[in-house]
Amino acid sequence: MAAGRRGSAAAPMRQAAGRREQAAATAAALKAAAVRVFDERGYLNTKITDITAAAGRAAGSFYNHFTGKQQLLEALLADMLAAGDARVQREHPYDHDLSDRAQLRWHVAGFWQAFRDNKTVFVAVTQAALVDERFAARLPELMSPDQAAMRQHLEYLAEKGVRLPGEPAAVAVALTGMWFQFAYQQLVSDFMGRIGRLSDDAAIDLLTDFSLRGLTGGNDHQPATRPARGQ
Amino acid sequence: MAAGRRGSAAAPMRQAAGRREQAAATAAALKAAAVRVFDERGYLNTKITDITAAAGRAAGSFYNHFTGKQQLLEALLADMLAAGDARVQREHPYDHDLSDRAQLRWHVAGFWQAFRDNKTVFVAVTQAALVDERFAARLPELMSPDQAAMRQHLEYLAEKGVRLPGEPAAVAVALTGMWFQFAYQQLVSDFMGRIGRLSDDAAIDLLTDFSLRGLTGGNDHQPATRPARGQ
DNA sequence: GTCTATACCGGGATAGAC
DNA sequence: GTCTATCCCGGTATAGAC
Repeated sequence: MAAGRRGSAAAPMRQAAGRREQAAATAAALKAAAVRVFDERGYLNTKITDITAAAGRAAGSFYNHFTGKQQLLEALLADMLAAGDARVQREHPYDHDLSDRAQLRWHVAGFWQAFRDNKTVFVAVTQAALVDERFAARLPELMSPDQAAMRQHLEYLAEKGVRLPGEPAAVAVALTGMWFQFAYQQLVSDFMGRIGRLSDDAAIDLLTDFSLRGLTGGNDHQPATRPARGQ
Repeated sequence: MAAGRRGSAAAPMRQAAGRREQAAATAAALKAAAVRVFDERGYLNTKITDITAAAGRAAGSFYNHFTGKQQLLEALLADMLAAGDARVQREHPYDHDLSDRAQLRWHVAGFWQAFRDNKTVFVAVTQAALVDERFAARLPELMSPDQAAMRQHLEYLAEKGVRLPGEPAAVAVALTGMWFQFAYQQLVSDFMGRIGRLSDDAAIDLLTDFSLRGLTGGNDHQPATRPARGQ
């Protein structure tokens, strides 16, 4: 508590590192701390000082790395999108027929996992968009890759003769909307949660079956209630 | 700009009214102004002074009627819920079988209309919940009447032998989630909107057909693509 | 009850020593 | 690059005249 030497207690190992690594390390520490704090309090309720405190740095230090809270969030968003792209490149090799339950389930499961992994950033960006034009403008970037891909798959289905409940683009919105909202309610929101909270597998199965029926009318394949866990 | 007589320009007719009516009138004016301003800027970006300015009243006057922004919002919410209850009492007489397309569509249409009528308050409450514990706690009240009713109807379906894609409670969450998200994207959000923006009728039809298929598997009734406008 | 004027405070952002 | 200390602004909420 005495006003003696300070600054080294938080991170002794920083002593030896060069300025460059120092900066990178602090920036990373701030980002990591921000994720933690956003998760607890929510983006909008978080003050700059909450972040620096959680990172064990001084308040003023923040501005050596970011111009403000939103810029930090943009950095987090960029990281997330980069990781997401990499994942798709890696694991999205085969052609799609969403009227096939296994393939549809693979899609749903991928979405679910991505949402779960990134929910803090996801929610923070959503919150930021409510207040900040700039983020509102960037939201499509977040959603539309999914939605655009989905639309293409649906157009393919339509060509194949499946009678969708509406235009592919609109159906894509309804479909991804349901997924998103369901994931949000299951994984994020506390309220209304205790009724109907499911395991990940059960949730994915429900979305898969619901989606399959909605898209195909349920006539094209086996009844949706089969176990089908091994896909 | 001169410091002459003021206060009467905004509402000359107020002169004659008693204190009581005065107060009621001002409170109402503030609420109405708030709705307008929330709609433009969003709840979170709105300052008390924005509301008073829009209502043509002085800033300090606000606190004669409300303790703060949230209390005003609570008043709006109460009004809305009261109106909603009245509507259900009035128009919800007959028994439900959601596997019947006409009845299902009636439900969807009712939801859609309620959302459209109240979207400003709806969105404001959602925003408030992000920042304010108190509102987060009240959100279930907003959603759960729909969801609880829906769950009952689904349980009824299940008893009737319809094979739902999951537990009634969970399916209710997915279903109302899809409706809500779709309505939000169609009626509120600007981004991602230009693709797939539909007329009200088309949107309701899409949700109806998607829901019907999802619930029943599409086997219990006529193909979903029929016009069926007259319900 | 409504108005104007202002006290007050949280918190973002900067200055300058180390 | 990091720290402490501080400035300063926007905005809420109150005081007090009419």
